Formats: sequence, structure tokens, C-alpha cells
Amino acid sequence: MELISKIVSLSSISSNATEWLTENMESFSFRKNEIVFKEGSICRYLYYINEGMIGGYTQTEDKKICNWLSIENDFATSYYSFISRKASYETLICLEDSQVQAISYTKLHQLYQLFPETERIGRLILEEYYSRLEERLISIQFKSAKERYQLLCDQRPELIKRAPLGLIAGYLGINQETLSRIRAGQH
Amino acid sequence: MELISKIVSLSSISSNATEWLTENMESFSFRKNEIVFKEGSICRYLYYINEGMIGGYTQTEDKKICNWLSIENDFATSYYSFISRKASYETLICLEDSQVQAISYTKLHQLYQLFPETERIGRLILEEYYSRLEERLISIQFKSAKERYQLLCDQRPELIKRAPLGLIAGYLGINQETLSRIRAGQH
DNA sequence: CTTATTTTTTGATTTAAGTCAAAAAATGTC
DNA sequence: GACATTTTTTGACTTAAATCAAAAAATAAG
Repeated sequence: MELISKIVSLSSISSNATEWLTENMESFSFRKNEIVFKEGSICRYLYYINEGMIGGYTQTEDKKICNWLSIENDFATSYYSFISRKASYETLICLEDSQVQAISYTKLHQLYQLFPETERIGRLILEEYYSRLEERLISIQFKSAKERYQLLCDQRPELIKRAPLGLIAGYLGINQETLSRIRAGQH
Repeated sequence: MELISKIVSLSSISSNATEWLTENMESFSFRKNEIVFKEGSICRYLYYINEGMIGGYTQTEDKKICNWLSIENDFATSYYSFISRKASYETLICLEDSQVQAISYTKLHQLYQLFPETERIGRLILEEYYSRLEERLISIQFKSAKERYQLLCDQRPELIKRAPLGLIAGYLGINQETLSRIRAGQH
């Protein structure tokens, strides 16, 4: 799905707004393992994945820990950084060859200014992501590693099929040996 | 601080909008231990605490686990439920005698319709809460119980002073015996 | 002030998940 | 296909935090 269709599905906007958005968004292609955005600076783009998979990870002393994974028809950005205009602690990487659309922070805010009805879009997208984040926090606080894995299998089976084990483990907040054991049914 | 001042500090809105909001918001007083909202139904109010403290907790088989704590000058609601219009899994309770202002979901959306510039407010409030939630998730995934406690002491010292240990423990995702030991310096 | 209730602390023990290390399997490259 | 690299699995062991149980301290109520 295209970004425009996604937006229209959230809230109807004027054709002028649609047109302006079409002219002001960008399209990118990334190869597998390409870095989309590197931690340390402010993440200035909101990406929308048309095809492929993108993940966000944090680099600790000794390893990379995956914070989130998104596939086609989903947004991807370092939300915290994009919103707060603070340096991001996470890197965005392509996990498959990907086609993405992107709108910069500046352009998005121009859109809000020019077409006030689009302000709603920003809120609706964020509401969706807030809900997901809260579900995840609750899951990590109250459920065991095995339960969290099973929940993810139910909710996002496509992700389980396509993402490597190490990244899924990071996303679930467990280490990869533990996830491997869960899969083997040892827990 | 009053809700209106908080809103104006986020984004300027027309005096008509301010007036409408003043007429359409409500004020409540709650005694300590009073239930503000009970889990199971949709949370229809966004509260703003003028004075006091409110917490959200989840009831599991055997105990109550605190999900969040808010004091004066902060919003309080079951965000997930308020946003998604789904039944809430959490109960809101007053932890001190409190003065709150509140706006219903319906009124808030009327506000958005009548004064499109206010749509921005909804987004900005949510952005703030999204950032906090993400920080918390990261903290719970990557930091030890002790580190999380110390972080909370730094970030929200007032909360540490006023909230009972059991609730702070829940908020941090650890159990109260463990928090008591952390405080005693046994870890 | 005295008693009841709630909250916090301390102790002993268990356990889920992490760590370290290495083998096995899968994938990529020439 | 053969070799190198990455990913996944398995094993032995450790550990942070949970659980269970009870005492101590603090707070509320009569």
C-alpha cells in the first residue's frame, strides 16, 4: 500500500493536501543490511514501508539489541527522536531489500500548517503506535518470555517467518539462546 | 497549574476555543483511595491533575500492579482505552486527596471539529506521553531493577517521596520485597 | 492510648532467564 | 562444490529477581 492510501484510510483530507503531499514526499530503495538512519543524530524522516522490512536497534557495549521490527504497510522511524527532536539512541537498518516512502519532519510540519485538517493524521498515527507500545510494555512487565513469544506469533506471524531469531529475541526483550530454547520447546 | 494554562503552553489556540473548553470541561474532587475509573469499560475522560496524585493499576489473580503514577500538572487517563475506545484493563485510583479537571472524549472531539487548530494539542500531549512510554520500555528492557529505581529517583523525586513503596515497585516492574532490598542497599 | 490494619523489611529458598562456550546448521561467496 | 561467515542450537553454569513466610514498623481507627 502507498503512503497516501494509508493516510486517506485514517482520515479524509482535501485533494490539495493530497497533491501537496505527493509532491513533497520522497521515495527510496534500500538493499538488505543497508543503514537507513544511524544513531546519534536527530531522525528527520518518517518512513513508510511499501515493501521489505526495517528494524531499529540499540548498540550496547557488546551487542546489538533490536527494539522494533516493521514490514510493509507500516511506518518506521526513531519515533522518540523524530517527535522530541533529540538525538536518537537507535539505528534503523534494512533487513530485506526495501522500497520506502518518506516525509521529512520539516515537510510534515509544513503540511500541518498549510492544511490544518492534516494535523489529525499525525495524531491518529501516533495513537496507533502509542497503543502498540503500551501493549508491549504490559506484555514485558507481566508475561513470561514464552508467553511473549507466543503472543507475537499470534499477532505478527509474518514477522516471525521473515525476521532472524536474534532480532525477534531482542524485540521480545529476551536473549537469543533463550528464544532458541523456547522454540525447541525446552521451556 | 490549570488545564487551560497547560494547553496554552503547548500551542496557542483562539480565545473562542479557550472559552469553549472552559465551558465544557468539568472539575472533580476525589478523596484518597477513591476509585476514579474502574477497569472493564471504556475510559471516557482525560483527566488533568491540579492537586494530588492518581495511579493506574492492573488487578491480577492475586495482586494489584501499578502501571503508572501521576501527580499535579500531569494528565491521567487509561490512555490506551481512551484512544482506542476499547475496554480498559486498568483502574484509576486516587492516592491522595485530589483536585482534577476533566474533558470527555466526546467533548474533546467536538473541540477538534469546532476549532481545527486544537487538533494539534491532542498530538502534542500524546507525543509527550509516547516519549515517556518509550523511555520506560527501554529502561525496563535494558536496565537492572536498581538502575531503574535510581533513574526514577533522579527523574521524578517528588513521586518517590509521596507514593508508597508497593506502587513504585509495580511502576518499575519489580516486586516490593526487591525494591525494599534495593533501598536498604542490599543489591 | 490501645488495638487493628496496612506497609515495609528481613530471611530462606526457588526459578526464569542470562552468560559463557562450543558445536551444528544455514547462508553467502568465490 | 568448497570455504568462510553468519545464524541457530545445545550444554553447563550463574545470577538477578521472584516467591514464600514471618517479623517489624508505620498508619489509621476507636
